[in-house]
Amino acid sequence: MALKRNGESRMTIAQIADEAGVSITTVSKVLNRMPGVASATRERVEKIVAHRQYVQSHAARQLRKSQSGLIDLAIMRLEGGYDLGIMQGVQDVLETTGHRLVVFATHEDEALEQRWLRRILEQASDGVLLLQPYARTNLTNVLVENHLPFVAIGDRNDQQVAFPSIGSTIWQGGFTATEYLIGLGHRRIGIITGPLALRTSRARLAGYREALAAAGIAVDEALIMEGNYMLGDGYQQTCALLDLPEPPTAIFAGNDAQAAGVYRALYARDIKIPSQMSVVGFDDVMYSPQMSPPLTTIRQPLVEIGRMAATLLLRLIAGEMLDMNHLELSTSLVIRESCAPPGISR
Amino acid sequence: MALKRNGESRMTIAQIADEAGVSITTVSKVLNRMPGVASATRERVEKIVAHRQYVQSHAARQLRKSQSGLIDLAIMRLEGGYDLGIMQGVQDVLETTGHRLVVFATHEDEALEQRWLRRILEQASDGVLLLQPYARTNLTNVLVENHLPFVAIGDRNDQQVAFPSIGSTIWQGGFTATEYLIGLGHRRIGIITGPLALRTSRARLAGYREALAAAGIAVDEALIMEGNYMLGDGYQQTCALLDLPEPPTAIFAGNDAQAAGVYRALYARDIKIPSQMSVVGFDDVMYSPQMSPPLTTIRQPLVEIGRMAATLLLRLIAGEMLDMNHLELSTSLVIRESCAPPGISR
DNA sequence: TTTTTTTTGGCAATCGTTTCCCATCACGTT
DNA sequence: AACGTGATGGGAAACGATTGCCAAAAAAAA
Repeated sequence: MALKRNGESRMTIAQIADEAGVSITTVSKVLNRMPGVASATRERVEKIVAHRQYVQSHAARQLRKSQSGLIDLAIMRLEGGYDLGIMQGVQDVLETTGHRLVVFATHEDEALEQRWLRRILEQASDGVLLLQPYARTNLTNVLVENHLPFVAIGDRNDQQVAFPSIGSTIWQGGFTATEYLIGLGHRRIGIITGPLALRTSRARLAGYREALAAAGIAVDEALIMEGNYMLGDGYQQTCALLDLPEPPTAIFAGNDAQAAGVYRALYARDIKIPSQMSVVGFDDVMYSPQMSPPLTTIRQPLVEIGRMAATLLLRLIAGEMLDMNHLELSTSLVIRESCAPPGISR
Repeated sequence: MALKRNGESRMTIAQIADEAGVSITTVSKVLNRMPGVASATRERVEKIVAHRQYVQSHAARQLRKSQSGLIDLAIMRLEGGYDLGIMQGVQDVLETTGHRLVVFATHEDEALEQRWLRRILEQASDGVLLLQPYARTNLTNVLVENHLPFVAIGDRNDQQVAFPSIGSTIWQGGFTATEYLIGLGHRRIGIITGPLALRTSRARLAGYREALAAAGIAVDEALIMEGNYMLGDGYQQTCALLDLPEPPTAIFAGNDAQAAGVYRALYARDIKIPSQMSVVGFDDVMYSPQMSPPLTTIRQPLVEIGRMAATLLLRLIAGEMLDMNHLELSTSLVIRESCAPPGISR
């Protein structure tokens, strides 16, 4: 406890009451801006509170009100980009309400996750934000059972379920990226998807196909490569694409990490971006603008998603009933310098 | 509160006591593993506790014991790399003790910072971790005044002060980087420092000078550029270096972000790394291995620093007196692919 | 058997608030 | 003059644990 170690131990509401010559009740009313106190009295108390730098005991208040003021965020691991943007958004709105954000990385470790769960159950949490791409039905079930409000962030595989979640328009992103490349004049566009077991990976691919179809371009299945959203996959699959009899003039990477892999492969083969090869990423994480050249990518509005998630959670906590339980924010194309018309080297 | 919304409201120690046919006191003793309970009784109570899935009220316990189980971490902003590694380390050790980590980004905003401070004072915090490169004497003063244990992470400008802090051997890093380049055969090595107002920027530079001196190479002041630890500076100063009558064959960037700027400039001018120019960074953040080519850099043991900071803080909280108040972990050279002997284009 | 010591176990106060409910008091009404 | 009413203020019981201290019982010592 903050002031406990101080010489004279923590100041209490009773001391304020004494000094103001009123009862504890009255001070409490003033502190909580409740009616039933004459404005003169109110002011007097407020003055003393300010002057004495009194701070409430969170614990005591919490004990009575059954609220902790804490929101727990479970992420998979502390990586760059994705998580960060969301955390930022969450914090933005929590800041305004006075809640504190508790962060925990589960590392996909079942045991860790259980310990975490137990802890937020026994220590108090007002609500939980789940940033776990992979479905964790066990986890969500426990939360539901304990009536602990939560909202899931990101695109999960278990979409049909009955809890609130937030994602973004992945399909649209896939479509837009491809459409953009086509608009630039590309006809042979390679794509390195994420694991196709994931709904969201398939969504990107579907968008890609649709855009091609809309432009009347036949899909060449040889140009479709599956990755695992990691740099290494981007590298390898790019090599594979380059080794094709008729290689693409542009590559659409399933996420920015894979795009970095694409960059690496191209760099290794001395192929210039964007003059000899265009590259589009997905996510728009922190470091995308820092790449050389800056990566053109499909932006997921991470911060916005975080904000929305927090807002929803707060409403849930307030006891509001939400009328929808899945929300999608729209992706957008961020044009930087990794794309150009094909041709120069073609 | 977690279980509050549950049908039957939260289970209390009293109910356990009832069911076990013992007093509240006894149950409490069992829960806290205190002596004075026969082992038979102890077991019986434990069984009931387990069976009923009883969880303690954190608030009540906290009210009595004056502990919150919360550690607050103040960072500047949620960026990639630096912060993340440290958070990871902190969490590693907190996980073992059952503390929860509360994160807050101050964004260098004075008002935000004040609100945060007020909040951790009024709501309880067991201790604070400060990840704020710039000295915030006001902040540290308040913490000291309130006897709230804290440790500062990273290299601050106000080193002579009387609170525990953790950093890394910056000077050594500057020396090692330069020495490495010299070993590779470079004689003209450019350096893009951070703001020289910062002690740590000067430390890097001093290391650079020392290594040059040790190798008997005269320092050419024209090769020393000052940046602001941001990508743009890396870009601009690299251009300046390249425009020198006799440009360097290697560049030592003050941090990895600046190194990314160096990459950008070289990419723009079509200068190949590492064959035509070697680059060394500093920090080894998340995305350094993802660059093309992967960046050779001086590694700050971020995770380790975080661990150490948390450990220290925990000891402080336990009331231990620390015998030292500044600790430095050693930096190390991480060799990747951005350096090569000079000459090819020379 | 009596006395002393050690083990067990429980009473009740306490932590610092919030909140239900009752007591006053000053006024305007009838 | 008696009464109803609204505005203020306070008394005291929670909230759910921890803990100092004492009592009873059991074990050991005399």
